[in-house]
Amino acid sequence: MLTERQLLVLQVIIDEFIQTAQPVGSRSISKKGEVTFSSATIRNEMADLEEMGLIEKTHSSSGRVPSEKGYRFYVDHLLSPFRLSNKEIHSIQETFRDQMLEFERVVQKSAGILSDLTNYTSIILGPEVFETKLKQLQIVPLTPQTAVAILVTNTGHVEHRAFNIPQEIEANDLEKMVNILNDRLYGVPLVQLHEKIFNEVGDLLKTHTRNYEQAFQYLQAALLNEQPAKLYVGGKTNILMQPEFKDLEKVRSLYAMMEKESEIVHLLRSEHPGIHVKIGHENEVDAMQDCSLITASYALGDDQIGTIALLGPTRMEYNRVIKLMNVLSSEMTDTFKSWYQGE
Amino acid sequence: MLTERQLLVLQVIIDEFIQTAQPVGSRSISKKGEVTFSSATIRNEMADLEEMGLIEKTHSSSGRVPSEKGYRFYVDHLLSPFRLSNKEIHSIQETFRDQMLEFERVVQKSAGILSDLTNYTSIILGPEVFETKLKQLQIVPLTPQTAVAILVTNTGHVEHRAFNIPQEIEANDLEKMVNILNDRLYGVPLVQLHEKIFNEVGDLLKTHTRNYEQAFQYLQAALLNEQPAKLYVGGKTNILMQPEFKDLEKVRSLYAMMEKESEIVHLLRSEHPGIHVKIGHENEVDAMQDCSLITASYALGDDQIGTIALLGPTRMEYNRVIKLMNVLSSEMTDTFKSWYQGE
DNA sequence: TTTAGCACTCAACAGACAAGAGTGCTAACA
DNA sequence: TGTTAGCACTCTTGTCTGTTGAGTGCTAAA
Repeated sequence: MLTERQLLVLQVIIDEFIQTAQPVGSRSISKKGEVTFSSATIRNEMADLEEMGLIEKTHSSSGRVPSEKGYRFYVDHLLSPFRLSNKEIHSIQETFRDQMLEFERVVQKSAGILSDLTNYTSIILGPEVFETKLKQLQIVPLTPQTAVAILVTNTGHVEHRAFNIPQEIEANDLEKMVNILNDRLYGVPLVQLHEKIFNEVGDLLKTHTRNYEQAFQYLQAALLNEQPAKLYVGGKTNILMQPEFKDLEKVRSLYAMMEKESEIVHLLRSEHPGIHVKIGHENEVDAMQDCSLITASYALGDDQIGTIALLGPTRMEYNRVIKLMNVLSSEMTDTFKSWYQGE
Repeated sequence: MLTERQLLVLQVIIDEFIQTAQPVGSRSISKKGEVTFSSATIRNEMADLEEMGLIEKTHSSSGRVPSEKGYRFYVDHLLSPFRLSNKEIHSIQETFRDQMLEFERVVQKSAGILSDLTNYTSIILGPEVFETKLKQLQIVPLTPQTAVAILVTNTGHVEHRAFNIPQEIEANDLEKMVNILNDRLYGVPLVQLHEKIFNEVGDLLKTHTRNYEQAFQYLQAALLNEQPAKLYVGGKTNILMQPEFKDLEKVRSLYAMMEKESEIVHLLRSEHPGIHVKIGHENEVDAMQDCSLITASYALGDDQIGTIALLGPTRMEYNRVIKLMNVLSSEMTDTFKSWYQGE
């Protein structure tokens, strides 16, 4: 167990290091206002803290630097409640004030403001579309051979996909089919679309349209094939400003990772609701072992979940950032809720 | 005017430097197969070339490096016709083989393949939507207060925008309005939509719908407000691999520039049809003064123009890259043309 | 228990030096 | 007259050395 004084010393070291990115020495600690002991005393405490693995030296006679374990302890026990400045609060409210009616815009803007306010890189996983419900399905013919299928959900989300009309199918049949589908599938969550069609609508379709098989396959390929969750990234270049990334090799591997969207989607999707902090090697991805990743979730309507994340060096302003993400995620949730209330 | 031999020396220097990124010395040139003179002779020629400003030294006793003027000369006069390898041709054809029916996919894939094959950064300016024609306009109500407006063009392009329905307007009116618009505006190029509505359709609408003014304003805001040209960027991280960008500061400014989409759109849009090469300071943007930008245009149907661009260091494989962009732009043009033929 | 003092360690910086690559110039050669 | 061999010179790069300063650990005194 840590003594009061050790807690204080640890706190000062981490706070200081987060500010300056420089190893902090005993003397500079002793000169701090809230510290009343001599540098020698502090050296003793530091030796103890080091023994516990909470801080490290970069070389035998350097000042101390927080270890990952130290950051973990800091995040778990030493986080002081943080007050955002008026300016920050203002700029968030400003962002959400103007009416935005589409997910994309809300999410995009949120990513922007988050990275701007933190100088880290924000990554937002767009809302899962699974639970959103079908509002309308439509097919607009472009040429005799091609058409575009459009799908609108109750959240205002629009998916579209162009496809070839197979020769065996007449425009007539296609239209009938769409009518039936609209009739039967209104309000069905997208995630159930597949089974619903097979179990309930399939037979009906067969009786009404010739060449049901082909037509249906095409439609399915056009619409249900892929709904890749979208990533919104803000402040990608902020990483370059951090002194820990003056090594190009690190930047390279980190950027390479960020280009693999599917991996990131997977990473973020697996998080549970609430705020989570992953420090350094707690991240499984190799390229992120010098980084911390903070994730928070936002809700949409009942339980729909998207994730907002912030990527920075392990030396992160945890308290500020966590506060910020709290505010933002609830702001997003509120915005979405307000849409639902009108329904 | 340059002698045969000077041309040869210049060619070898630039070819060599493009390969190695190292200053090339007289001795290494003399050892080349196609060169038959001694290093001393070459030194004399190099002195002349330097006097003409075509090559430079990095310091008083270093090998030579092409100057921007040298690259310019190289591009204008020394470009040997380049044969793509079978592998490259194959991978391009492969990309365009599978049926893609949407601009986005074609352009996206093109950007990908271009950056993959060159190891530079590709930037493609999506096709201008101005000349594309309205196919269908539609409004899907989401809640009593909100709806999403969808616009489909003859190219299969889909724009959508959610908006608030003002209380004064009844769903009925909105529907009427859409019907009228669809009826009258079918096949009208998007760029003419504005005036067409004002001049021809406005009166008709007024007589049929109450609260025409508001309804119309809303619809207009929803659909016509912005159609920002989309940028598709591929291989952003390739820049990091280039030895000339081991200086973080350069990378930073370059990346910062690339985040300003509007600026790039402006830059690319101003190009005339055909292939253009801008070397170093020929680029007006500060951050690009160590880069070369190669642009080519692609056509869509008659005269619609989009731009594909490639950003790399001035030390670029010009002949290969130019060939590649030629192939790609015509491949894109062909793809789009095939869509039109079916119409 | 705390602190002053001191010897020790190490990174960072600067200067010195050698090696190597490449040049310009001169003089000799075809 | 054009070409080339030879040589002195220049500049970068890497290595080594010594110095400085920040910071530590330990000991002994308060």
